[in-house]
Amino acid sequence: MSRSATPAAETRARQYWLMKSEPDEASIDTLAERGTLPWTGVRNYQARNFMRDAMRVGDGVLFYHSSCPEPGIAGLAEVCSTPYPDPTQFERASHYYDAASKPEAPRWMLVDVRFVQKSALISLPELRAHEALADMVVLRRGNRLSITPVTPAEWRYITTRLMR
DNA sequence: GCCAACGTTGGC
DNA sequence: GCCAACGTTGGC
Repeated sequence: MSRSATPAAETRARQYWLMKSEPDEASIDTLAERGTLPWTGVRNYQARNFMRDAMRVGDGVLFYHSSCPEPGIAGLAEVCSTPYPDPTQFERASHYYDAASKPEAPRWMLVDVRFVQKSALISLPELRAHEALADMVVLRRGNRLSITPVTPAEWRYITTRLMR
């Protein structure tokens, strides 16, 4: 490859993620109404690290409804900001308040997410029924991570074959 | 409401 | 550094 064809340092192939949200707090309809949402409330280091260190603007997001009568993928979104401190960690009245986190050294970082489309719900049992998705991180036994990576093959399969 | 699985905390 | 106790997640 010639040097002139080398892309700018910051660019890389688009990556893909699955992000869980409790629809009581923020559903795909909430995102559709507001256009964008700050992904507040993540208080797990691994999930935080994905937002802080790995996500890039433009990455694809499977928007997943969790802790609800019908868990599953409810639509598509896109990462639309670089990481910044989750403001709720400093709000005393917030459920997500973290007294140990100081503004000069914020513990919890988030990104904003932009609405792309709503889809017919792809339920958890349906996801589990597809051999092509057998290795999805979110489907692993005991998985509780609210943000998980999705492979390009999984993304392609879900968005082109399961989404309506 | 139950409970399996996992992360975090804190005593030692 | 170990590990028991505790808290949380999230499907059912």
